[in-house]
Amino acid sequence: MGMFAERGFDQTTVADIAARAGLTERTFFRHFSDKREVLFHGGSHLEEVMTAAVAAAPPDATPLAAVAAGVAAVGPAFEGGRTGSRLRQSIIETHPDLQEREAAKLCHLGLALAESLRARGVAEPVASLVADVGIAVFRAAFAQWLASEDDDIRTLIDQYFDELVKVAQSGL
Amino acid sequence: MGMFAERGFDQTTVADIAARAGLTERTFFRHFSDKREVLFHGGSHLEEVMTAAVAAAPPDATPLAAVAAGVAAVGPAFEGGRTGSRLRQSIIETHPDLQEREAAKLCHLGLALAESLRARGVAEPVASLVADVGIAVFRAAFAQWLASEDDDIRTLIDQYFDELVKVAQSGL
DNA sequence: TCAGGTGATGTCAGTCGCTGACATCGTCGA
DNA sequence: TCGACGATGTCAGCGACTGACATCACCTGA
Repeated sequence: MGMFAERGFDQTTVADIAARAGLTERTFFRHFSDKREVLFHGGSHLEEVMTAAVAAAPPDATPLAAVAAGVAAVGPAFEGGRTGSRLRQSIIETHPDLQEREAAKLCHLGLALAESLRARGVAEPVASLVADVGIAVFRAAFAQWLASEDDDIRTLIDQYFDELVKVAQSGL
Repeated sequence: MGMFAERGFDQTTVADIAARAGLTERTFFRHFSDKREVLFHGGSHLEEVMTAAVAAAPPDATPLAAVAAGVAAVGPAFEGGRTGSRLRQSIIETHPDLQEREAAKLCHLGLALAESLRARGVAEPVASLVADVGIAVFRAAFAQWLASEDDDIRTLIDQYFDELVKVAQSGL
């Protein structure tokens, strides 16, 4: 991440990264499927936390409540690391390929959430719809959390879910 | 698309495509920024239609209603071409890189919708949230439209918006 | 009619991401 | 002590993508 920040993403070759890590280029690709993937390690952790929390929600929780519980569960993963997240995000914003990867990751996260909802007995299309709503809330809350100085991400998530319910109730 | 379907995406080199089109590889890259981009031409058209429809919604329409109008406006773009869309989608599903590009395109579409909402005076975070909800509905409706034989995409979109409002009203 | 500008295409060489195949080496258990 | 095994190194190669320059068709204005 340091090299990416200093010299830019495509000014930093895989050979550079490998050299800095004291490895071979070939070995790099045995640890990361992709050059971009360096910035997206830990995404799977997020997914596990979310899906586990959805599964752990009380059986009588509505689909929306279950997803809200899932999304809110990622809070601890971000506590304190705001500057790190900001650096990472600023790098991502410099390069379309990285934004693309991020979009793909979030999309994948949405699919996983939908699967967790289906496991709870939620039928399609509600499962996919509600899952994607959860992702939308997460994105908006995460963005605000990055931009602010002392907002709590957990609070933001709850707040944005409320906001969305309110908008929906004001109707079409 | 024919070559992709027959031989697979990465068994088809850019040189192959260029040769089939009677062009040079270099010229290919002057028309398409990417090898993948071949399959995503027309995405900008979708974006224009949606954002225009959001802008054209009555001033007193709620944010959700404006987005619903925007998403519903893409209906005509798909009328009749179900087999073409299916072929395209089946190719995309064979390759992660293509799925990634699709996710990125939808993400971009969401940003554009949010911008249109902001132009209507909708504040953040509601603009982004509602825009992403619109994308979620579009994705679910499009998937169902592809899978079904004679569903109308416009009807599906309206129906899924209703579904989502209902879910939201059942609450957290 | 011709000089010059402009835009699309061709040509060439090069970089870099990424992969497959094979060799090497350290570790650990039989 | 030997052999299996996993992680790493080495090497060669493909293919996506880019920059620089040449070419050519077409159009325009003197």
